Amino acid sequence: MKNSIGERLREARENKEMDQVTLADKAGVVARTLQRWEKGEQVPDGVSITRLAKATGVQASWLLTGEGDMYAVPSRPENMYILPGSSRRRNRLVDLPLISAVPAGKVATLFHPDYAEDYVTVDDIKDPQAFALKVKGNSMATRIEDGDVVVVSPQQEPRSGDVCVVRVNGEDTLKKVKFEGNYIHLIPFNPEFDPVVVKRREVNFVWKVVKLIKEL
Amino acid sequence: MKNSIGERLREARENKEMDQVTLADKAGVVARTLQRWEKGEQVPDGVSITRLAKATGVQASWLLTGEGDMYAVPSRPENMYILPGSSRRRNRLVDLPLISAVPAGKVATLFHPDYAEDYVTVDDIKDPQAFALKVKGNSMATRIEDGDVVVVSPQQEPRSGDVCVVRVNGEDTLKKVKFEGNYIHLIPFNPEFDPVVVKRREVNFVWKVVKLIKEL
DNA sequence: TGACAGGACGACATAAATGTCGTATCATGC
DNA sequence: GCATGATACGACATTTATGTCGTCCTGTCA
Repeated sequence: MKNSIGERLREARENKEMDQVTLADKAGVVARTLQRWEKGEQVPDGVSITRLAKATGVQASWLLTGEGDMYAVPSRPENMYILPGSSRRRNRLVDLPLISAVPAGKVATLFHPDYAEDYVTVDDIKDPQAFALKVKGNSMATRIEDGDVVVVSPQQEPRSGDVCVVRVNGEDTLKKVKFEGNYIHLIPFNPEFDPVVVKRREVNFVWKVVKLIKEL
Repeated sequence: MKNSIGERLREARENKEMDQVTLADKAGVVARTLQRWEKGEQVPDGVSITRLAKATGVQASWLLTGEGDMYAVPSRPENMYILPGSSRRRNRLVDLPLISAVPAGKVATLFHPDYAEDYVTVDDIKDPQAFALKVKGNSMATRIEDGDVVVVSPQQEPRSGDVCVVRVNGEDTLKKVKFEGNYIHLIPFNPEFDPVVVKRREVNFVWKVVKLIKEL
């Protein structure tokens, strides 16, 4: 294998039985320049290389690096296959509004474009009221941390042990819940935070968190 | 398809999530020069193009001409599409193959349909070699647990502090990595597991994990 | 031998790319 | 608000590539 662009360029030209003037002309330069390229005294720019490759019929990448095939392979190899495209499967994809705080009022208002900071697309969410929430605070660290995105599904019935978005007396928190009679235990993952017990009547809503998306 | 070297160069750099200074440095020029290339004000020479292709992981011929594959082996057809309906935003959605174990051999094999157990649709993943992996084991608990899905981006350069999929002597693990000279520290989140130090030469690959999806 | 094509190369002016410095913009985090 | 990082870009000096001459060399062929 030739170890410089110049040597490869010369080989490519001679394989084509082309003289310097002809090739230089096709590359848009004068013969003297081509000589300097072949000698390695100077380096052709990208546009010239593209023209040289086309004029000599060799692959641009080979001309540059010396790696790969000098000439393009005429037919595709057998071991090529087509990847399974979107036609293979069709999950239900949903655009969910991404919000950073649950506003007062009804769930419906969440879908007002004014509240949505962004949109997140996810698979397999059937709840038409589902939305995405950007987490604030670290009470659920290290499992769920500040800045993570959770998908909330208000339609689903929360059970003990589920992670939920809970509004207590107007305050929103993300906690693991445990139902006991008229009381609900709000249990943070982070051991630095203490569990809280609240009365059911103080709770505005408990919405189940079904998915966590964390950018690393 | 991008129609100038500059635009393709910028796309290649952004796919790698590399800043101008870093790439310019790897190409042996200053950032100002790289800017002029990306803007199309000037044309890089052949040697620079070779370095740019190597640093960004794209094929030199694609960088030059825009023809052929952008990345070498795992040529991917159009499994990117725009979600109809939401006119507000136009994120790039990608179908990633979901696998449960990284097979031996090259990255390309990942895209063989036999390996894909399912497909996951995600936003904002630019790396065409990215794939989704179902996590086994609990060494990263409680942050990442058995059964969670992580998105792996082999194109991105792993840095100290990143969570990565690491293959050491044929064994695959998910750990936080720390680079120190010829050694790599593999740090589990779970305090019940102990950190491991391995030599770089024992490591087959280190692939950055960029997203975590957890079903709750 | 002479004529000629293809190539090689030196010298110099011009054109283009690059480096260096300064400044501006924009988004982000504190 | 302020600092910070990434990007953008103008201005100028410096370096490098190119064009345009000219000359020389070496085959080949009539």
